[in-house]
Amino acid sequence: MRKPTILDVAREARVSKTLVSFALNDRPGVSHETRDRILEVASRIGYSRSVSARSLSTNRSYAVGLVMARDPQVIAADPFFPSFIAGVERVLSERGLVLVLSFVESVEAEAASYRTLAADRRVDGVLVTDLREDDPRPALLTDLGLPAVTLGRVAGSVAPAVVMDDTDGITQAVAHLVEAGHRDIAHVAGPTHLLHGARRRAAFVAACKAAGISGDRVVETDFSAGRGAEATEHLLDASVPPTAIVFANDPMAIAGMGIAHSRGLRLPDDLSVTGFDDSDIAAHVFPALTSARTRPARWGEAAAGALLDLIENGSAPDVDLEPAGLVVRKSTAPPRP
Amino acid sequence: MRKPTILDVAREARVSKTLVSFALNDRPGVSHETRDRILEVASRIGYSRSVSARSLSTNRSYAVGLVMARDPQVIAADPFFPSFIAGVERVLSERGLVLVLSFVESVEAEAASYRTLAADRRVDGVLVTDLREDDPRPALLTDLGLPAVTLGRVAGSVAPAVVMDDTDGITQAVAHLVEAGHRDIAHVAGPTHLLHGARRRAAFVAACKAAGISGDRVVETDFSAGRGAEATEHLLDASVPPTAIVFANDPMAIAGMGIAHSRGLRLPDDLSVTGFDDSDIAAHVFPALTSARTRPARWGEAAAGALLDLIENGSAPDVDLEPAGLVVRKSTAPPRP
DNA sequence: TCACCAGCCTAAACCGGTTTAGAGGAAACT
DNA sequence: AGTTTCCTCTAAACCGGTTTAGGCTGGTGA
Repeated sequence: MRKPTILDVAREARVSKTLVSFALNDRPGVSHETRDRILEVASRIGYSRSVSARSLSTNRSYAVGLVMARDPQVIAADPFFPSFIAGVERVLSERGLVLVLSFVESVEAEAASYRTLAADRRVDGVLVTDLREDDPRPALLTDLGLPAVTLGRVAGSVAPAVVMDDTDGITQAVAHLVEAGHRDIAHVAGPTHLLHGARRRAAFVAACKAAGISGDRVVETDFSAGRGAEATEHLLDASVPPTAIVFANDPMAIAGMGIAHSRGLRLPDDLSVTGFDDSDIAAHVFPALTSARTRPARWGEAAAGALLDLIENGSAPDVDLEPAGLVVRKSTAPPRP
Repeated sequence: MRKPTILDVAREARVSKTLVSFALNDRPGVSHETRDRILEVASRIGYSRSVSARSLSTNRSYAVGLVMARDPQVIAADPFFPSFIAGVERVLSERGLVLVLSFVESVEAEAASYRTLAADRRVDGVLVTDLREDDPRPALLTDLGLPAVTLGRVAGSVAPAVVMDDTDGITQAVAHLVEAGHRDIAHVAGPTHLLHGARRRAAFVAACKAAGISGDRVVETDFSAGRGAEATEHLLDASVPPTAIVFANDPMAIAGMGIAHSRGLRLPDDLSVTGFDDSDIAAHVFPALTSARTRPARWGEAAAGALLDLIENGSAPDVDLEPAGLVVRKSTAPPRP
């Protein structure tokens, strides 16, 4: 049996297809009873609008895009995305939109991906994550005429931003450690060219300065467990190793704990460790990991909401989300005297 | 400046739009030189076909769908999906298709998601993962007329299956442990209603039987780290605790190691542990985790390839991928005498 | 009484492709 | 020479919606 079209509805309701279209789109100029009759017929015969026909005439695709340029291994270890996507989805599906996902391997492929999404009008807008320093994407996207919402604020971008202050989690972590008596705290940072990497690092330095201790023991990595392990080795090899390490994400913290264990250190007494993201597994490693909580699903909802506003109204305000808090577990303790 | 249409190309190349369409679709009946001229003009003026117009007339969407019904927390911990999706993407983007992703919270929402994808003709086919016992989806999908490829073979399904024998990884793990001298091996399984959970469990039992030891120490979980930890507690509480535990995935293995550590056990001497998936972090925990390797990206490529074949040719053969191998690290050793 | 307007509705154009039916010319066959 | 066939090409219909322009009716104000 053929899928019913707008003409089937029109015929059955004894009106023109124009009127059916008006009724379905809640436009004025349809009498109340006619509208009800049309909607009744539509649902009775199981009619649903063809997205492609609609797309063709409205020049919209009723989809939004998410392009990610990252090593799958690193994404895999990142608890952020699945929850983030779930949040995005929740908002989109409510409004009949759909999420188009693209994983690419390189920054060039990323730009190419945006270009084809735009050229094919596959999406009405995109969500931009993993903001970089001097990120070319906001400019590219305005160039392409693709509405965009960025996760985090980026200089010179006109796109609305959805921001969660992850600074706060790092600040709390340092304060927590200082309060426990640590004076020698190191930071294993993400790459500086990523905005959230740089931001967390800056927060670390600032928090150290505020506490009157040195904040210059920072090792930069790429957020991967492997590099986190290497960084930890390096720090522990110092003549005076730190008594605490603040890691910029959980996988690195867990890998760092692995290194410490393998050197025979006792955690948390010989070394305190904090993570970032509060992933599911953080509570279950030994010792249970103190970590800064983020709310990826809420980010997703906020970002999707802002993007839909932008698409429909041409503008949307920035959104500031409540800062992540620190979840204190067993991986932090006062240093040995 | 307006986006060029097929008419612009036709005008510029001094042919009809029919011929442009033929040329772009590699259909016969276009002289060689005319075809070249058309393609040259198209690329010169930056023409690309409108997906929505094409969709409308061909009744295809040039997209494939992936619907997942899982707790985002559990997905987050699962290293499988990002790599899998990256593999899928690689194949799709090559052929100009796009991936539509949907995360839902419940099984009912999952069915609803498939229904709207089908009703809206959002996708030309779907990838079905996390197969369950008596899975209703193959039937639902043939009902909806949505081509589907399943990850794993399911009874009574007509959909092509892409299969990787994860049985092998478990079998190797048990053999490896037995060879080291273990006689008392337990298994922390995924949920039995998930086919891969059940399959790994059956493989465990079979491997134990083959080695002449008991395979009845199995605790079922939901694949989450938390439940993995609980299961480990339970096993270690026994009057005669196992000397080795085979976990059905890495997060549970890591959580299990956390429990063992917190009880003061020394790994691997007091307890050997194996994981499954060989996630990025497995190599960096302490002790480094012995784990069965899977090839999610290869699954993704194979599944996407099969689905495209199915969509275009109406049929596709099942694909059998090479079995996962065991990566032996430091978390397994002979039991204490 | 007539002009005007508001409310409800429809015909037809339009979005940008694909596909069908068939035209025209040259080569090949009878 | 006449017919057939092949090759290249085109006009027009079609996919299923949205949107524009305007028609008809009945009520209101001058």
